[in-house]
Amino acid sequence: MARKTGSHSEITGPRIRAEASRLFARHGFAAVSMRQIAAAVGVQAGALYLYTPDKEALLFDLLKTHMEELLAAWHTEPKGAEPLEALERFVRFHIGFNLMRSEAVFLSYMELRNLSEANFAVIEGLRRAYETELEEILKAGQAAGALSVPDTKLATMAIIAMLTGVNTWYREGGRLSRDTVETIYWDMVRKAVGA
Amino acid sequence: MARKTGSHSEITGPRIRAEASRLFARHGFAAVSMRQIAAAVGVQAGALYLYTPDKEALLFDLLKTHMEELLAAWHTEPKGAEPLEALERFVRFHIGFNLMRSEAVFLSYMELRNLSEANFAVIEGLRRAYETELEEILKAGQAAGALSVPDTKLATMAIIAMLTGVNTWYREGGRLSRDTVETIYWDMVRKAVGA
DNA sequence: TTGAAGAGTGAACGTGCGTTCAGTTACCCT
DNA sequence: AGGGTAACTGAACGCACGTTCACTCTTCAA
Repeated sequence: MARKTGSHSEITGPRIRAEASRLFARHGFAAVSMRQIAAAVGVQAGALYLYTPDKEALLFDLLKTHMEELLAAWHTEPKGAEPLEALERFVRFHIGFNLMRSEAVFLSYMELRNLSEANFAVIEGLRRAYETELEEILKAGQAAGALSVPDTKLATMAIIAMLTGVNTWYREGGRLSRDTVETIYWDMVRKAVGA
Repeated sequence: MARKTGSHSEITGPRIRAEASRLFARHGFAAVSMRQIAAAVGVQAGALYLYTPDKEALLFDLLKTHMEELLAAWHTEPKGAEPLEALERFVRFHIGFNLMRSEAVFLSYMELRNLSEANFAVIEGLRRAYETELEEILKAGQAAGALSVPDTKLATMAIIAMLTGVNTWYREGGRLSRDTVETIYWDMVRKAVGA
């Protein structure tokens, strides 16, 4: 048999990406075979090559899409007028978005080393662009006297690491609601860099 | 030929672990073959099995040893008498130790999913024991009124994530000395959870 | 001097890998 | 009605994997 009824590329393409993301996040890129991905989608391995030139390109596509969506989502977020408000928005946005996309976030941190040098540079560039968004907030806050940040680069890295860390322990339906977590983290960040 | 002069198990064993650690950290557990490790050591693949029952046991040994050394090193550290001093010691210890062992730290965060369930539980237990060390400091500080920590569990995770994040960007001989980094991070932590 | 034990070799085992491709089917357009 | 094409199959390619094992060489105690 070939081509089951109702099966189209607009369906199979996204499903391949979804299953690949799930499997890569769970077991790691190198530990997941094209045959496993195909089986999860319900096709033969060969069919995957209608949607991706090779395995690495599939990973790259997932990472690139994620980073671009992260940046796009941040840019549509309403900006805070004052430095402290801008920082709070960033903190809440980062925690919220990352919890919504935990699989892709995990991938973006863990599987960079499986990329070719050129592809790595692309993802790295997108990540740096995102980090710069936070650093600009900190710089502006420092300049306005609303924040006390001895080294904005370090503070940027520290805050992002701290916020992203939520993904390692947060479970939906756990002890704390997402909003409570955001509030507690915002409280710590505010105190850490507040004037 | 077999056995070159001056070649002993007391030399080969540690070299295997060292090369495996290096390669696993660089390329990921699943992406490194036993033959690659053997080649780096300068033996044939079969020889590795004189030192480990299988590939996963080799990884488990690396992770377990690292976590045990981390806990042992922390326990020999002089304790601070007061809560704030104890917390400062923890912050500086964590950054310092992790920078000294960046390969093993990387492995301990990235390769847990390649462990069997039983082995995973062991490493997880050790990690939790380490986290508890920090949480106890925070609890004591909160009780003594020296710290203001609304949720000690969250603060524990936030601080550890923030500190461990140093490993992702710190490079020896870079812009900032290790001590400067420790001081800046300690400053942020103190403000974040200080009373 | 000898022989057991230690350390390592090198070939082989079956398996699963990423990828290719000729062939097959189902749908759409005319 | 029927031909073209998009979607997919299933088998095959060569290769690398983890692991085993009979064997060889070296060392050292008795």
